[in-house]
Amino acid sequence: MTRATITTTKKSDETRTRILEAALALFRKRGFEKTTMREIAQESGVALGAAYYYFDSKDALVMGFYERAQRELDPLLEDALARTQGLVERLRAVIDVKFNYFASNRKLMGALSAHIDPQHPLSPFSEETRAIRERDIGFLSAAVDGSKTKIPDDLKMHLPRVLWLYQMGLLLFWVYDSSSAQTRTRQLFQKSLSIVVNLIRFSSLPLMRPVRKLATDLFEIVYGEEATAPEVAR
Amino acid sequence: MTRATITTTKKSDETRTRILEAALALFRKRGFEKTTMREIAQESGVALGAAYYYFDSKDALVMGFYERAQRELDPLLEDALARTQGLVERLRAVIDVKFNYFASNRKLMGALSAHIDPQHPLSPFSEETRAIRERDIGFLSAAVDGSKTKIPDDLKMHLPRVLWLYQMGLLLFWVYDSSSAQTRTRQLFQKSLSIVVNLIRFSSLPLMRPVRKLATDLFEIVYGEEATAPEVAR
DNA sequence: TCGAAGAGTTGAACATGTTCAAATACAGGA
DNA sequence: TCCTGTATTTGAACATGTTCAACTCTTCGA
Repeated sequence: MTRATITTTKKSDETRTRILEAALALFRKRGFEKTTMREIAQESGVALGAAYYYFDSKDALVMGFYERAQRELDPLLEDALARTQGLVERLRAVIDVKFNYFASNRKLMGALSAHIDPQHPLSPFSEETRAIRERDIGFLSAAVDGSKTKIPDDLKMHLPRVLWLYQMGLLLFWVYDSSSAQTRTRQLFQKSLSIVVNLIRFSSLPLMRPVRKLATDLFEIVYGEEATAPEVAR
Repeated sequence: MTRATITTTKKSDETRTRILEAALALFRKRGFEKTTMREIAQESGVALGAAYYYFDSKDALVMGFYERAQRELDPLLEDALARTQGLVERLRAVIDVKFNYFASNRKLMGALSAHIDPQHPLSPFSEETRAIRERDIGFLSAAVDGSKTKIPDDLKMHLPRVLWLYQMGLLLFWVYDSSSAQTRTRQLFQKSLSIVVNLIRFSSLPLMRPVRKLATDLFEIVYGEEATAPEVAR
């Protein structure tokens, strides 16, 4: 945890932002790996050590980006939910907000979201990103709840997490989508979303209870006791 | 490409193996990140430079591990297919071979398979790992073909890749499974496999053609023109 | 047997992420 | 205004992946 998080004076806040800004600009221009901390420091007009005073590591700069994104995304997501009704539209709206927000940083995202190891701080599954993840899952939860579509209790419990995974898959595909203007992702989103929603509707039929049992058993195994199991440290 | 790949004298081969061996031992003992190239060199009794003569980079050592694994796995997989009949058993056998083979290196795998970026050489989706991947997909293809289960043509084309993805998901889950003796993975494997196979059987019914169309459309988008689209270089 | 070409080996040098002790700026109380 | 403690800033120092020019050893043709 950086000091700046605790005491937040005007000037130091400015410097912090300046560093983050410079870092992101450089990341976008020449990629994460290729950018050096010395460049970042120079570009933002501080000494190397100062960069480390504000950000514990190069990775921490990325966390800074994530956190800011979450902050800025928040009202946009609220709005998306406020202006939509049906399940499909709500899900589409929520996910679209993200595509749009990250559009200018798509390439950058590639360098960042490259980690899948839950131990790695920047992983979407890590302890460090938990807060962001949970908040995000909350929006998907709200998307479901706010719609007219009735979801059986056994499904309801897991649905938000599953949808979050779905969304992450889409974003991941998008980040590495080399088709022009990411048309492939667009198509995939379009088609898969309608399948997903139909699947939800279909499996919600009372008759489908046994099928739901199969699925929820899996979810139970995969998500097990979230928030328990402190994960081996190293 | 290392010289050693071209001219392969007896002695140099030995040295190469010694270095790889030392590296893997150290990786297992203290993890990939924590292990330094200097340690590896020292442990294998060569100078730092020599390690780089045989392996282009620290990552290349991991590639060496992958390649060896593929070589050693090959006959085991052949055998697994030779001794099984039904689709379920064949798939289980093939995947089990991998669990067993990698069991002693499970922790290590975590440090390695942590990349998802197709640009990263060590990613399971990278150009560099393509040969290994294709071979692997081949075994899944054989697992399907050799069984009695009839698969409609539209599905058949994509099934191996989808199964490969399924298998990768399982392995990934396993690598990071912190439940004792990886019981969770075991359960997940058990239950999911039967669901997967039932899904295949069910969707193969002539009546299900429209449903298959939905799925294959997705596959088409995701796998697009494999082997085409040379992916932007950097 | 000799010598040259190439294989194999060496450790210094470099780039870059990170740490840290020391220097400086600044706020608030005496 | 001056002093003190805290916040901020600095650049040298360090660890580690990687490169490289120079050196040694092996092989093989004459």
